[in-house]
Amino acid sequence: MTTMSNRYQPDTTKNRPTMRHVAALAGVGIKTVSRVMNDEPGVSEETRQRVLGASQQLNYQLDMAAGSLRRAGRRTLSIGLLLPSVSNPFSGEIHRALEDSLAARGIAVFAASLDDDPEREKALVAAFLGRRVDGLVLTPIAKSQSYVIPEHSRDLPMVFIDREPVGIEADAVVTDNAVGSAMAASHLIAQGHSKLAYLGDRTDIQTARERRRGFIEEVGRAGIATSSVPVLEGLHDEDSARRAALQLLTSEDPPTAIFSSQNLVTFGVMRALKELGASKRVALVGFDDFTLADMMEPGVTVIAQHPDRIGKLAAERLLARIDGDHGAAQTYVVPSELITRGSGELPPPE
Amino acid sequence: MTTMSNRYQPDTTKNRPTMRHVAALAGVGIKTVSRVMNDEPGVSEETRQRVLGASQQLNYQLDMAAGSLRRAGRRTLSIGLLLPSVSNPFSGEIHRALEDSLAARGIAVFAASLDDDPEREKALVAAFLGRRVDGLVLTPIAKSQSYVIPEHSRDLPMVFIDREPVGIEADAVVTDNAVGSAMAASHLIAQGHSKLAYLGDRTDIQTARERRRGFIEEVGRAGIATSSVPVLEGLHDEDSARRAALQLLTSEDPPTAIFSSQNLVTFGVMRALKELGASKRVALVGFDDFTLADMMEPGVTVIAQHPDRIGKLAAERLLARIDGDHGAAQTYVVPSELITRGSGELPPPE
DNA sequence: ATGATGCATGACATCGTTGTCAGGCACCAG
DNA sequence: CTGGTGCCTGACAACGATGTCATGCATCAT
Repeated sequence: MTTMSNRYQPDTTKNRPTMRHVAALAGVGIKTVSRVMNDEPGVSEETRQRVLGASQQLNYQLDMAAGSLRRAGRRTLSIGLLLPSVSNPFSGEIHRALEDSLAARGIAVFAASLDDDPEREKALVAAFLGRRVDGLVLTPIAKSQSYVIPEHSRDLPMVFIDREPVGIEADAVVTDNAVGSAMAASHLIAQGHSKLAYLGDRTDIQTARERRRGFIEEVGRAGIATSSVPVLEGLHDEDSARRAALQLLTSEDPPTAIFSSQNLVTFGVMRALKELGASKRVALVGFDDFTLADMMEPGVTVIAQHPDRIGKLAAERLLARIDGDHGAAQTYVVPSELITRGSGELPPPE
Repeated sequence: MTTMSNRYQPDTTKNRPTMRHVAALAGVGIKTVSRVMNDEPGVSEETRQRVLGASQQLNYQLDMAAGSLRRAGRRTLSIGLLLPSVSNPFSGEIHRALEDSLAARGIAVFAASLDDDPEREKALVAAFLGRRVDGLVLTPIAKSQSYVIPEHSRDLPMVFIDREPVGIEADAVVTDNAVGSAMAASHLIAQGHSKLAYLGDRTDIQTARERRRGFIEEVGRAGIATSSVPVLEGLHDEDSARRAALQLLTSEDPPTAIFSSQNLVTFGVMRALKELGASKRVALVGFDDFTLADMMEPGVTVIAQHPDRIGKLAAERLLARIDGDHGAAQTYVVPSELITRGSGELPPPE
């Protein structure tokens, strides 16, 4: 008997209360509870207080998922964010800026790491779509993003960051990679260097190609034979960059200035220079700023990106699309910035 | 007339297809579509193929939210993660390790930044609860976490990281702050130092208090008068730490060795030492490892935490709880590690 | 031939909420 | 007193899926 009564009594401790529970306790209909929870008009102050009291007593919390199922527009107030890796500081700053802009609208962010894996990109997009996100912000890595065309044409807001998408016309927010790299070249040339070298990331990465292009083109514009400039690519981690730099610097006719296209490559070059005791002899400009760059000996001159601005702009575009902006897709370019700290201002040996 | 027919025709382009659409196209009932989409048995191979074909043709995707509404257990396959800031590298690594462990189970992660704001902590927890997450991983910052007791007693899986919760018994995964700091003290003392100093973060942060306690207790154990050890606290950013260190180092009887309790404090101390040209004269051990610590001059000796292990362990505990582990709450301690790089091995002036 | 068994299938209620709509009541003007 | 006008309120269907259950059909042992 006891067992039976237990079985049929609602277990207030374990079961999450629903609107029905609140309505019963407050002695009103569930629609009235709904109105109160959503701050809709048309509820007398007295009823409102009674409902609020009951909901607090039961520790009730609205179920957004159930709500958005029925609600017009079907907003879930969540978006998906795909980054190279959430542990990458550059990505982290973009993420933070995005979050700040979206939090003001009560939008939560699903974040996930891609690890340069095209398959993961597709799987994660699918996972987000299954959760009915209101929008997507992603760093494309797959060869083509045409797989999201069906969603895009269903008006799912979508903004690509860092790299432009291929095979689909959609908004993108990117750094001015080529211009920044050209700045690096012209800066080094202005210091009197003519023996430059380029150390870069894997060429299947769009931004790496852009940086090389910008650098080399500027070298050419300055009247230096581009064929004389060593271009070492495919460097994706610190150690491969270190070894490449060591080889380059101990070669017959070593460069007097180096441009490294990415953080890890810059670190590798710094290591090589330190090992050779050449830190104050060979000029270095790196793409991407990093913590403590100014504390190195000498300070490291960089082309800084502005992840905060990228994140903020991406959020703005996404929100505009969510709010119904149907204008043509556009690419927004965030300028990079030369920050001089010493390593890039070392003159060539006379 | 045209307008009317438009209004009543389902717009295949804009409207997301549902199971009903797939069922209609395949000529089956929607329950059969449900079975196919969920890989449930009891569907003939022929029917299965027809359904799969229809679903691909329509680009159909299951709506997880609607599903978990009815489904037993009500799993949403998403969890909420609350971090000091997603742009903080330490947090980023925890996040990444968590993600990796959870991704294997198809669980997506909502991430949000706390910014040391107790109000935000509560608001964000509420936001996650409203989205019916299957679990919560959080860095507590509010004075007490008793506000989640109702959820906790409803068996919402919950793991605290970095700091232990107050006012509630729940799982926690933390670094061995006191032991690590004691290691720092004993290491410096072993180098012959007796004039030590402690520079720490705000005392309302639990881990900062633990680190001070561990450090000071070890100093006492070594027979040094703890009252002789300067304790400068409330340092929450680089510049306040830098100024505190400058003042300390230019005082009448400056310490010969410094322990800094946190990254930003360490950076501030490094700056001060550099400004005074004392980098190779005053010993320094910092709590928390950081990128390029080995590239400094001298390399910076640190007590390294293991964010990856914290994240992985937190994920394991969370999954265990999700899988129904009802054992008593427990605190898991991840040991820290002394990494010697030079700055901590500088001897005192004879 | 007959009833039992098993498989494939779909009708229907349901999850927790919101949109729609109609009903009840108080109030006011005529 | 009557009809109109608002304001509150709740019954009910619906959102897109899954759990339950009944049904139809083929197969099989008796």
